[in-house]
Amino acid sequence: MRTHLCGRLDASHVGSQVRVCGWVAKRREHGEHLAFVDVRDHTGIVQCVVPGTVDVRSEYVVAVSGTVRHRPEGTTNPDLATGEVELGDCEVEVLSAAEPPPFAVDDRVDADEAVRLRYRYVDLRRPRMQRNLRLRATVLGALRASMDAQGFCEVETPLLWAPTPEGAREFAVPSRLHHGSFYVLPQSPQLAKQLLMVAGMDRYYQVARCLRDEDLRADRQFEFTQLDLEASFVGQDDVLDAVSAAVTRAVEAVTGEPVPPVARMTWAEALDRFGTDKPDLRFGMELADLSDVFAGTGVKAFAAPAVKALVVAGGAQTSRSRLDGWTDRAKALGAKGLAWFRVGDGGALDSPLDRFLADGERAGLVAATGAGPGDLVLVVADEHRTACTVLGTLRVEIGGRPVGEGPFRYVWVVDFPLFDGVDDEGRPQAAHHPFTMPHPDDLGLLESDPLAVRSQAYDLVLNGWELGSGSVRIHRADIQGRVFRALGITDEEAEARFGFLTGAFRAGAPPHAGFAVGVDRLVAILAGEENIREVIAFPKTQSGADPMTGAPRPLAPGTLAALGLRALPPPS
RNA sequence: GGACCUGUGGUGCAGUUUGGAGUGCACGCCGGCCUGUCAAGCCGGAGGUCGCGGGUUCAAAUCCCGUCAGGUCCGCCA
Repeated sequence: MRTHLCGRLDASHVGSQVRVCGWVAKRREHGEHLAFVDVRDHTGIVQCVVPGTVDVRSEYVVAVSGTVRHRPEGTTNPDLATGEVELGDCEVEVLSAAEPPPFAVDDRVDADEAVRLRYRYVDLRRPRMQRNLRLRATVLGALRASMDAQGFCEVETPLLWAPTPEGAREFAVPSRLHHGSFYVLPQSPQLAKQLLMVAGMDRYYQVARCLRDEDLRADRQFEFTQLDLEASFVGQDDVLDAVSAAVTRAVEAVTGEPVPPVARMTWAEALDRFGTDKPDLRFGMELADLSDVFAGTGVKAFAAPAVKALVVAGGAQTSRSRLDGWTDRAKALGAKGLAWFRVGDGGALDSPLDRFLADGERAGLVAATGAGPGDLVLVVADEHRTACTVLGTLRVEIGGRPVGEGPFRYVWVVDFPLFDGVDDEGRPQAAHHPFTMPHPDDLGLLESDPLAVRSQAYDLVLNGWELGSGSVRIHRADIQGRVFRALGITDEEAEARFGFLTGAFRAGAPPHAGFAVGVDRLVAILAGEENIREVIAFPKTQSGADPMTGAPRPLAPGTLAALGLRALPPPS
């Protein structure tokens, strides 16, 4: 049907009789003797010259036959990859007419999100979206190639799985053959891949779709894709090396540039220096610790377990309304307030709190933050965790840049805590999941001080986005029992929830560890996109709807009945 | 569950602060002209429930209340 792709034509084809197919990007008529038709396919646009008039409109699907020729002197178009040449003496065959598009198929315009998604098949014609989807395919191919080369075996696991309470809210699938019972869609293949280790697969990976019924964000969709992997007889460093190799290969496949070794820091260090477990290392603005400066202070606002500070270089001129906005933001993030100090010459401070400060505190604040004249110091006093995370968020919002803007700064965050706070009944909550191996040095604290126990869990972070996480798993029944007890899970509950897993472990479980890379996020960053919707062919809106298909939609009563279901009326 | 932003011909926006005739800009669409354009150009034209509902007012795109949709975020995401 065609001999060449539009965007591939260049001077080397001059003189060739060719036929290209695609969509009409633009038509320019110059009377009855000359018309230009720009034809677009996934490779680009080529200008076709018709000696007469041509009855086509934008987005018509056409096949154009013509002769490749140099453009006349002075009419080349440097903005077009094919701008040196054109197709001359063209015959245009309309393969399919088209209505005017709901919005221009053009990277220069950005229509409303709902309109783009409703006409996603048009939206995806835009060069930007074509590039993103093809970049995604490149990344997936490189990831698979790396895993294969490292001796991992791709295994598919079920989408119809069993409910295992804990963790993310699950999507339920009613059973037709067992009325009143349900499958759930996996929030990840976590348990399946551990079973594969018991099964002796040794090294498993999968490009796996994961489904979580939680509220959507710019970096979160109901369904998302992970490069999921697990290996036997390995430790943490082996997993980090394997994942680094795969991600490095994918990034190099896209950028063509080598990836430097991935940095590493502990979770505690990340929290203390950057106020987050996913630090963006592209810029400084590290948090300062003023806890010692204000220990035993008379300033009520600073009488807290921790006092942390953030320096905004040259921020002394920040308007009062902007400062008030940051204060509101800090409160929304859980702080009791936000103190600010404009630094003047000679360490003078301009702040509503200044008159309450002792001289030593004033000097200590300047010294500990390293702030100079013209700078602004933001201070939060609170529990250590809160003080750090609030300023960590402000750090990114004040000083940060779009995630896809280079350079790419990867970092492993290791030694996460095993438990992350306590629930309403005072029981520790698993920070990663209940099968995560405690740090060997902290095993003795499991009963006496569980919240101080570190785990062998780790995250891969890129430019402030969590790219994935993993852990060394528990393979010994005695340790698993101690962790379950720390979580307040009785033997009976453990048997009811995870009996198939604990049963499998009694069959001989190898030491194993694994990881999962968030492919959507990785691709988005590499594509320079701030939102993973831009790298997913058919995503949902923030309210979980698909404007194109109308999903979710009610089922016909008969369909419901066949599933043994009856829908409640919507709440009034 | 909560906070904030947005909603105006097919698309993107201005108009909303300080109420006064659906006023304006760019693109697109339809018709005409045009032999080297490329975001073509020139002339003419069509196209509107100002998201929806209610309220205030002599008068509402504009003010108030509610609601829906899209977005960003908090909670949530083992």
